Amino acid sequence: MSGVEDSLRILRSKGYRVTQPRKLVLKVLERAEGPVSPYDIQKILQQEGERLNHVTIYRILDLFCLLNLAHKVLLCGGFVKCALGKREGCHRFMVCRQCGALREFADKALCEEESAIARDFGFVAEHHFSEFFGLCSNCNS
Amino acid sequence: MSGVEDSLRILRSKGYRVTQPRKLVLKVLERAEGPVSPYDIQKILQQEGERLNHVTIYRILDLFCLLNLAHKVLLCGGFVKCALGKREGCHRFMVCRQCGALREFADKALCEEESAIARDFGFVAEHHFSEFFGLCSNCNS
DNA sequence: GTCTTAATGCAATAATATTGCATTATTGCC
DNA sequence: GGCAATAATGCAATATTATTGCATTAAGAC
Ligand SMILES: [Mn+2]
Ligand SMILES: [Mn+2]
Ligand SMILES: [Zn+2]
Ligand SMILES: [Zn+2]
Repeated sequence: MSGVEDSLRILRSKGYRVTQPRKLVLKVLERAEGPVSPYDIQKILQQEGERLNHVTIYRILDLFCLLNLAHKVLLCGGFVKCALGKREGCHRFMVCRQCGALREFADKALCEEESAIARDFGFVAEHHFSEFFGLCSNCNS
Repeated sequence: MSGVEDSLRILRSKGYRVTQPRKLVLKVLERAEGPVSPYDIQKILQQEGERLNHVTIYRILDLFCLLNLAHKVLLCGGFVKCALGKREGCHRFMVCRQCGALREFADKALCEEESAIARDFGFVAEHHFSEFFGLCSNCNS
């Protein structure tokens, strides 16, 4: 569940078309160091001589998020390519405040604990979002 | 750490002025059922015959967040009045997808576990954000 | 290649956010 | 209470981000 090819496979398997714009956005997400906004993506592509309408980029990102091929990072509003498989539970992020590095992770135990906390309030948690902000291994040593 | 008065006290104690606009925004946050955006706040006040410039509202919300008198709910972009004290650790939310009800909570154990997870990746987590999305006690029965 | 239609592009518009500077109102002090 | 200092606000202009409807294009099936 990582490379661009996998994502294209998933698109196809769900009946979505594999289009040039979708491939371009996927490539940008793949190579991006950190989260990128729709307009970031447009600029990056422009620098490579490619042109995409921003509306198209919005719609593509919507779809990718729907299919869990990408995620919106709530802390910054940017988008990242999903790096994990489907079986691992909720996908979350650690973001380095120094270098911007972003790491996706998943943790079943954390999901459990969060569901339990919610239950204590009579709340049924269907989705768990969490993001950590701090210093990555490179920046804290 | 709840009423409007407490917030005003904190403002004063940190050397900020207690102004009419700040009181108005606090009142709106206090009464709001769920998260409200800057423009929501402006509209609500308008309906009560009060007028506030949106720039002012943005600046006030920035300040409130800085002082932890309010929080931005990442899932929806709206703002809520902080309902908890300072000692309880990270402040988090459960949002009902049905009625929009929002509940702030804090959980030391969760903080611990999250820090441990981060540590396993060599990451030093300074802030933890999390939000649950699901059904509140009213809506899931 | 042709056909079908999902996907894209475009134009217009809406909504949200930011900046610099003039004006106002809060606070501390007399 | 009045006055001065200045933090806070309002305003205008602008920038950025997001959404909608419809015409056009190109992906996939045959
Ligand atoms: Mn993921
Ligand atoms: Mn709080
Ligand atoms: Zn780093
Ligand atoms: Zn509910």
